[in-house]
Amino acid sequence: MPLSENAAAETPGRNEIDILIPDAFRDVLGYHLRVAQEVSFQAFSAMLEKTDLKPGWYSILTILSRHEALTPSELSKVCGRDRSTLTSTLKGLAIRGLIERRRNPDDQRSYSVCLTDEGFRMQSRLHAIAQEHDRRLDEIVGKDKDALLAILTRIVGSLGRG
Amino acid sequence: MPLSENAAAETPGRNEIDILIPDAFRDVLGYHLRVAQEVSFQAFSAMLEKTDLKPGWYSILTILSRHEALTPSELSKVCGRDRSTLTSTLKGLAIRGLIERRRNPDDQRSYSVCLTDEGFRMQSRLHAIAQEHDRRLDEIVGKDKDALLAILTRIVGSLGRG
DNA sequence: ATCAAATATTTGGATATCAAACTATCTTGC
DNA sequence: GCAAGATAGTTTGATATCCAAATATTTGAT
Repeated sequence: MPLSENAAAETPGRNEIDILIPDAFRDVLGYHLRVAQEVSFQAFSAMLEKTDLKPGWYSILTILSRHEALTPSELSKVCGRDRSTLTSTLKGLAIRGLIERRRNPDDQRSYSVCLTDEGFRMQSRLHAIAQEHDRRLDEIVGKDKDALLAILTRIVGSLGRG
Repeated sequence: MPLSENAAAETPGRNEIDILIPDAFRDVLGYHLRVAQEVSFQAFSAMLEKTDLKPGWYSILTILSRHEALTPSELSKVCGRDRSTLTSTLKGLAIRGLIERRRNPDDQRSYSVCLTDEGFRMQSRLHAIAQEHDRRLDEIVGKDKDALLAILTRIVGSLGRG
């Protein structure tokens, strides 16, 4: 089969990484970051595939498991999503009985969200899977983990949410 | 500054990172990866805000700028997206005159995509902005850049697209 | 009382993604 | 040749995000 020289997709000997990170992006940090996060998230999602759990629940349930009770607005600040974004997620969690809404007696507009017993159980299951996933990452990253965490934290700190 | 153990949202003196990366995820690599990529992508998007360029064009245009001509299927493999995902992006690029479609004389089903002169110009503009963004990242990452690239590449290689 | 601020929801819109159905065309096997 | 199956690209449908603006309700301050 005749191949033109620069048709990478057809070049023999290319491996997975070559395909996911084409030459043009060889030293483009942002691109690597994106692809790495993508495969990581997909791996995590795949581990959840056969459960009744959703990836998006992990951060919410975990934050709630550490907080006793938060209003949607507070939760929004902590997890860095718009309040309106949380509404549907919270609805889903409420329907499944994983969270409870407690009206604030001092403010009729407001209510607090907290985990039910079932919610805590779900959080545990999710946490176990997340741990398993992270152990996989730890293995890949090896001794550089702390350095990596430090760098990523620096990126978040410097770029903020602007 | 005194920090209560588990009431992060209400504790005074918390900074941006504390908010974007709550305590519960302090050493969860996957979470850091996600947030870091998120702020990085948002920073890049913000730089494009006042242009007529879209973040999603960057990879497509850049790959095309290196390849003379690719079919949508080949492009799909190179950039790791489903063929159907590309259709609408390519449509947008074609409407704006950034790409040209050349029917394959040997196969009427197929066509090749290649950049127009205008497409090359757009790629250059995007590339310049991407470089600027990446320089920002480089500054944050500092001398650890190569190590970081190596780790991210390892993650992509190990977790693949499975 | 009124009016501004705050709380949460709804609605609308923008992205991106994949999978499956569909059309048109090509290739194979007979 | 021609029917059957493979392939290329598109369309459609579903999911998952996300945010911003408009809305209703309530609160609090004047």
